[in-house]
Amino acid sequence: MAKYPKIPEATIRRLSNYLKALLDLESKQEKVASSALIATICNVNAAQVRKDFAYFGEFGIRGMGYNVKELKFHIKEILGINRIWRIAVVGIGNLGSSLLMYKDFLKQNYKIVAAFDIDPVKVIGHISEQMGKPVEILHIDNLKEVVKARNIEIGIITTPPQEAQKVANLLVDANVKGILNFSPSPVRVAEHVKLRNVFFTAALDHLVYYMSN
Amino acid sequence: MAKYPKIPEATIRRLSNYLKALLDLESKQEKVASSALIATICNVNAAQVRKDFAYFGEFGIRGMGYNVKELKFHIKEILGINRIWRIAVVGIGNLGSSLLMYKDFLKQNYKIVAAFDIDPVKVIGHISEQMGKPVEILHIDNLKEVVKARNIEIGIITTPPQEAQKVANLLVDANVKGILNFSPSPVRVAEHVKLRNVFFTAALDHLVYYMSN
DNA sequence: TATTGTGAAGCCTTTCACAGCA
DNA sequence: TGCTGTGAAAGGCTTCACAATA
Repeated sequence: MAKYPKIPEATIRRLSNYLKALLDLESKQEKVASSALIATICNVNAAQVRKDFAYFGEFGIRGMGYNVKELKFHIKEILGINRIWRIAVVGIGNLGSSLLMYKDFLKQNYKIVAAFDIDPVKVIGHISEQMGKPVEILHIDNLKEVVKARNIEIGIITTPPQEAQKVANLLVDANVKGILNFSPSPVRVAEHVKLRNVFFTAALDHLVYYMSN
Repeated sequence: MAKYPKIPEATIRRLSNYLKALLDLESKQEKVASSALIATICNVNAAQVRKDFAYFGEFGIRGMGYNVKELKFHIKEILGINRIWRIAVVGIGNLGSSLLMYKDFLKQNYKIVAAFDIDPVKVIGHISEQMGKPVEILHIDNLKEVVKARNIEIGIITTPPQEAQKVANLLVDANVKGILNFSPSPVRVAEHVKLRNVFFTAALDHLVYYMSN
């Protein structure tokens, strides 16, 4: 815990972007990347890129740049995704089921190991019609025991807004350590649980503001 | 254009959150909200909330707080979502089809008026099995003409990563004014088109960092 | 030579604290 | 009285510019 000195929150956000850029460069067989290249891809200043890395160590080679694979490794380590995180998704509607199928999670060490709904039977119909079931859909009444049995640390909420807070409470009660709320209604939880309310429309709002102004 | 003085980017991000908080308060029949209440819901400082609004005008009543409906109206106006924005979604896989069904978009004046895929026939099967088709799925070859015919200003990319840049180019060529890229591969476009690369895993990365440190 | 790592400057953002006002 | 609106102070982040070095 508190492995690093105080890091700007903005730096953490950018690290996640740098990682995406590196994965992309890697898929294009690039071995080395300069701070200038990374900066261009991520729309930031090159000095910013170097400074962000410098909080955590010296990862580059002067005159050369950064080794893509190595840097990727370091960033994953910094973010804490150098190990698998076990996740439960609650609310298997459209968004929930698309998360269950989302390939990119596993690539980044996020593993969905349980899925819950109020009406698993109805839901199983949809999913298996669509593409075979990736994980069994369980009734939400079993949440607490399954979270414990499967060592789940993160809960993702994809229910309708009216249910979001209730589900958040259930997840806290089941001792998850972090919650990602994708429902459009912000939830609140006790201090010791990390929380992110993620609004789908936020990116559109942002885009539209800059399109209008 | 440039209706307002220079506004911090962070303010714009928060406005979008405030709006969500207000919609939530409204759905709970709250008529008035203080900066302190909004601050609590959105996890920011109350002075910050007031200052954010103050960039755009005086929306509150001293001693009282803010009228929820009125403030909601003002924020929508500031963000530019006081009118309908017509959107095309390209790539109707799991994520794409869940966006097509997403109720919250319409609530915030975002209207998906076209959907494109490389294989519309296959896709139509899925969607209509699932819940009737909300918009017709068209072949991507028709993108340019349909964007024009339907006055589409925004394109959302939900293709696999390998196709993302190609689709971005198509959208730019079709004269959309803004692009939201939900694919995990960052794309680049000409300056005059507004762009946001939105990574699904970013929120998880962020959450996990704070769970680990 | 090319590019990193970094002190220092400058800028921007947040927070404080209180005047202003319903 | 209670809460907004805001100038000023504090704090934090970004950018510059260049020394360090592969």
